[in-house]
Amino acid sequence: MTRRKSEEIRREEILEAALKCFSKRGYHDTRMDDIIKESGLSKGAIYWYFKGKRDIFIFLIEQHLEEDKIIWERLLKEYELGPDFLIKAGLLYLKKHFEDEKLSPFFTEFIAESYRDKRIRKKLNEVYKRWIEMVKEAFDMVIKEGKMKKFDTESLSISLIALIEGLVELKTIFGEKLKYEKIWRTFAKALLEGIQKGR
Amino acid sequence: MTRRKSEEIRREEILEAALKCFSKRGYHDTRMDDIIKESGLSKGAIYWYFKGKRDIFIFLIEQHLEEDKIIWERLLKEYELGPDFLIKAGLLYLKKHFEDEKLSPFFTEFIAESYRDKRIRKKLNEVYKRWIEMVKEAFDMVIKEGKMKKFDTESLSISLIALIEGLVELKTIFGEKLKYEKIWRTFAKALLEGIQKGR
DNA sequence: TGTAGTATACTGACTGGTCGGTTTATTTTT
DNA sequence: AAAAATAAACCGACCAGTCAGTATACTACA
Repeated sequence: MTRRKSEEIRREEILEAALKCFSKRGYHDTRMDDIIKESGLSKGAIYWYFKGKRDIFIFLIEQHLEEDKIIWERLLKEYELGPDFLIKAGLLYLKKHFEDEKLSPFFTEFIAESYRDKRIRKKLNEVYKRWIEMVKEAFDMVIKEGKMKKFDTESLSISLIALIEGLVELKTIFGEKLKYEKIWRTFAKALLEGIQKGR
Repeated sequence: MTRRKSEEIRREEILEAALKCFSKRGYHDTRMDDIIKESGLSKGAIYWYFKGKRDIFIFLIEQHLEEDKIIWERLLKEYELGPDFLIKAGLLYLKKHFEDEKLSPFFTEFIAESYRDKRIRKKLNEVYKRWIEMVKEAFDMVIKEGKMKKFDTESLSISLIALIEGLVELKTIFGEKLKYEKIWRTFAKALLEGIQKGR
């Protein structure tokens, strides 16, 4: 039998084991027995801490979204708003998604899952809304400072978020071959300068 | 017993019924009995035409990718390459994905599924590679004509494809509220002109 | 052009493995 | 001793897939 540990630590252990399994085999193909084996605990222990499989999944999603939220908030605090912000913020966020081998496959799956689950959909809705607002505020401020042309900043923000999510999705398909850093830098430069000649 | 029909028609009937079910409940939550009920056929009939549930799923994906391929090819033929192409091609592709109630929820799911299935991953890989190449060729031509500044056109192409895919994904979350047309037009304008002032 | 023979299309009751969750027993902590 | 935590045998609903048989269409031959 495994040594007793604090509730906090046990829950974390179980979540970690579950995440490992979900990212390897996907939510539906992961068996409770897999999580049990991976965690080194027993069925009783798992069901003591969580209601069931879906409950674990939801917890993981919430954890993940919380982490993302923290990243975005840190980004807005740490970096000076302005052209650089666009490049740096995007890079940092992408870096996290590209270099975390466990999260990125899991991420696409839970977007798919979200379509069916009211609770997840609502959560995602809130979080993305907030991100879009944050990026929009950044754009608005740069416009106010007279450093940027006037655009519908909401549309621009949605585009940027969509682009980032799209790259994460493409990573599912292309894997490591996708050089997100180069892509993002090129794109940001093009957006800042415009691609058309002689206007 | 249902009247006999040609093999072609029967397969199409089954695929259509399955698509309806998958888009409503998702791949994993769809039961063979759902497809049977929806198609009005019997279990035996379904298994006469397809090896099983996964086989049906794969067929639907291939059908879908084939349709997308045709759209892209038509776009490249019909529209004059140049600034307009960017706007029009993107819009048309987005329109298809946003207005097809059956495909768009299904789409995110099969990206998630693709991560696990070698056959699907390979297929997706080919198709996206081709799209990126097509858009890249378009950019290269515009640069050659002297209408566009020099950029790493591959990175730009990937960005555009990613943005489109990202918008489709965001649709899963925001639904009809997401005004893709406005977003895309704003973005395209920004990319063409650049967002920075006075450089 | 009727009929016997054969291939094809289809039916639906049944099966058997799977797997999320429950129960009961046991151990550890307070 | 009571409560909390863990172990693991067990349950049973569920569901993809099977199969023995039936109906329909096609073919060959008289």
